[in-house]
Amino acid sequence: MQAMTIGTLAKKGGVGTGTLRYYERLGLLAPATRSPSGYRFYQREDFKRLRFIRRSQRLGFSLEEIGVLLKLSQNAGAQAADVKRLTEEKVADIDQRIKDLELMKRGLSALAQSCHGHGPVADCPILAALNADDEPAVEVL
Amino acid sequence: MQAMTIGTLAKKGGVGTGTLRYYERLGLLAPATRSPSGYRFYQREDFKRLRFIRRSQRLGFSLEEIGVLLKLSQNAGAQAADVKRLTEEKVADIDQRIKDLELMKRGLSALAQSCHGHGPVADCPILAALNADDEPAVEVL
DNA sequence: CCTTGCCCTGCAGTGGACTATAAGGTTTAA
DNA sequence: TTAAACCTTATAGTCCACTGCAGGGCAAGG
Repeated sequence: MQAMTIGTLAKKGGVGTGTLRYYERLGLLAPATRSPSGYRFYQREDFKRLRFIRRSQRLGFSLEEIGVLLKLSQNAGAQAADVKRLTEEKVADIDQRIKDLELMKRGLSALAQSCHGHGPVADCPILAALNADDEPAVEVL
Repeated sequence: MQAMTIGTLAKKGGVGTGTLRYYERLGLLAPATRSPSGYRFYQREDFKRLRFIRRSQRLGFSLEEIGVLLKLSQNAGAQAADVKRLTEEKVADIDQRIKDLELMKRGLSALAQSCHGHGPVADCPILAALNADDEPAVEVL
């Protein structure tokens, strides 16, 4: 029973104590026990759970989605297919965000290249495109 | 003088009336005149300005950045180089976001592929990677 | 004993771009 | 004339993942 207080787990997990209390409010991570004076006592299991949460976040899952993943991983009757589906949905989600950003980037790059970068703004083709009365020749616009 | 009320400009611009009032609070778009009863009267210029704002947004600029762009485009003494610099900074910014998302996507895709997608969660390699005690063989983790 | 550094709760604030609501005034068409 | 469809303001709420603060209590070292 190597119980830790909140500050220790926070340090080990690379988060703040407020974050741990926040996760607890969300139902993601709660210590099983408290000291008589009310201090949270976290176990090694809790560190693992926190690590799971942080890793999932780095993969792009929201805390709400992580809650679902945690429930699945606790539920012995759950199917691997459910986890795979969530993962694939997240891939699709991220892929769409990448596509949107690439569209923006192509538009911005084209505009940046069209501007020789000297002289008054009156001659700036970037502003000209943003102001144009007809549809500018920029994919995203 | 083809003055429009707020609802008309909102419809033409594809936004809600609340959005136009919000832009006004931010100092991005204010009608020059009001009716005696206080109704906003927008001109053709205001429609162009709104179009500039929406186009800039589609390119990834924040409303704050758009405020800068608008000021530059109003200021005859401003330099095209300033606009070009803002544009290039935004390209770099978006590029970084794309890279972050691609890292996530690679990790997620690898995990999704590692899962055959049937059986209980106990056999799910995705959850195994999130739970692993050693560093999982996933770039982003 | 006292100080320092933990910990507790509850509540408010952040950023960004809106969106909604309440409580009213105005304009337009039937 | 009256009802609908507009407009006004001010204020508050939304989402997300925290972060900060006030006003206390508790624990460990000297």
